[in-house]
Amino acid sequence: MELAVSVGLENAKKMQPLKIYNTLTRQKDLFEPLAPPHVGLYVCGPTVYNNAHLGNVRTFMTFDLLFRYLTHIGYKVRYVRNITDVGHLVGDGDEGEDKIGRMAKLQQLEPMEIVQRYTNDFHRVMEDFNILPPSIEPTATGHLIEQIEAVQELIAKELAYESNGSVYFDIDAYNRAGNDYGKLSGRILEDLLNETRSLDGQSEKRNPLDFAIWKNASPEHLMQWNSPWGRGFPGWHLECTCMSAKYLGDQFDIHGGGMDLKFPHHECEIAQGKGLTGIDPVRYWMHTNMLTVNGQKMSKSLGNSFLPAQLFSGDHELLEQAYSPMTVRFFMLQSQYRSTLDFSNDALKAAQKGFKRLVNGLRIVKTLEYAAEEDVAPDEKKRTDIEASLQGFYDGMNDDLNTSVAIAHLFNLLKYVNMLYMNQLKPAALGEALFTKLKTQFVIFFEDVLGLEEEAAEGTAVLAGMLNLYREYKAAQQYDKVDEVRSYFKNQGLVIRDMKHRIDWAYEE
RNA sequence: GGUUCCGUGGCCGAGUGGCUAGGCAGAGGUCUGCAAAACCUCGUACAGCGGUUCGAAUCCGCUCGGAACCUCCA
Repeated sequence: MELAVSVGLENAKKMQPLKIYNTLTRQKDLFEPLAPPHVGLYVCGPTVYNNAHLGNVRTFMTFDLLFRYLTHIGYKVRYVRNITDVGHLVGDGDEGEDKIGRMAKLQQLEPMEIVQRYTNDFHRVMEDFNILPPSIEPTATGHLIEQIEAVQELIAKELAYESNGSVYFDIDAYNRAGNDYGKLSGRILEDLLNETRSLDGQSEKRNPLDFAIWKNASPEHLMQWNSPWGRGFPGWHLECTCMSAKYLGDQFDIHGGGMDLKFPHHECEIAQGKGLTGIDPVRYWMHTNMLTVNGQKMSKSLGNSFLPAQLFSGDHELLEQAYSPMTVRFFMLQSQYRSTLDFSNDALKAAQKGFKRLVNGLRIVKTLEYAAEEDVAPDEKKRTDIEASLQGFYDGMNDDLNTSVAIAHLFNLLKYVNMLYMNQLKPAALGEALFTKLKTQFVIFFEDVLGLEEEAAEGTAVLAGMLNLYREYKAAQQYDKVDEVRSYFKNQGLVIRDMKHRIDWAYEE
């Protein structure tokens, strides 16, 4: 493993710099961290009032990939992903019920039981998809003091005002101070005003666009705390501002989340952060696109969302069969994170087959050994091609995490892995250095960077025994018996590979 | 209505001014007891119309179709 890591880093040093599409500048910007080799990464975590669905998974998988890749190319990443356990409201803006409180009433549980239940579920789902835990996973309720302090500070700076026990962020005041509310999402304040004006009639806000940073709680509201403004609870947008600032500083490198959080959530985070410190809190904003089903956004409210468990069991009207977590991970990785990705049986089935081929490649590559053979000439064309694909993988990743391109190169490498295995290509034709590089990099790309893993077959010792039987029957030309052994493997989703130079088993759907 | 984005071969999905993306499916071949697997070869696709250019899927305009955000969702 030491060798593998050093080969990876050596390669990483040679590569072009990483470019990231920055929502703020609307272009791919060269990634230059504030304090290399350290990188601060914040991602809006789930609101734990319900089971995580597949759309959520795509976002967290994307940032898992970023976390892995940054780490792989030598950065020391502090990855903060919060748990929203209060303040996220249902319905119209600042007037709705707390999502968690609502679910608690519905299920007749303590709000914190809801939080625990769905936090546990979330963690299980993350683990299923091989999504690494973040460095810090703060909760909103664990940072109430920071939030109350932030509210006080914003009031002191006259960027927020109290109204009936609630405190609102004053967008006009913020803009008068030379800021530009709306710059992230490209919203124009006047347009927004024209649309919202008709909505709330009797608002306690000075401006309909002002958003709550602290909310007054009615007596029946389940989650409430003491504050200088009476009993209440924190505003959703402020939570992320406080938690990111606390662990990553007033300004940090990357903030991520789903596209649907761009407005208003992230817009508000910028306003709060800039309001508090005078500097833009985030240098690179990254947004993942939506998962769609038949062209429509997968969402809880549209009722077209999939639960991971349904996928693993195949228990959903739109599914013809079950799909493993790694198949789904691979499926999602085959598209770039800024594209919408349509979820369908056909696409999933195709991904499953491609993934199986790669998994077989992974098994194989680990067993390959170099053998010097004197009469084998170097194959320059193949050498060049392999070098190009090894670099091509990095080039793809460096181009705003273009996993589509990276995986295409992994398939190119797979071809050579299979050729070496089948003895259609001699290791000596590549030379020991390139052979070793291919061998180690393939595993690194697959496991460390893409976060894919083998879903291992059971009882490999038994399988080895069965392969011996196969050999014996075949040598004795007892073809009926040979076929029986084949069936044995087939029943376990495996297939016998009967090659010129060896006999082995492999995964097959 | 405002803002933004998309329309690629049978399907999925990259590419964004000249160079084979890749996967799945399909056809032929090598290998093989027969298969399978693997490898080799094969598809001249870029919504439509017009324009810019030596050259456009890629830039510009229009038309058609679809989506997201603007209201809770990753």
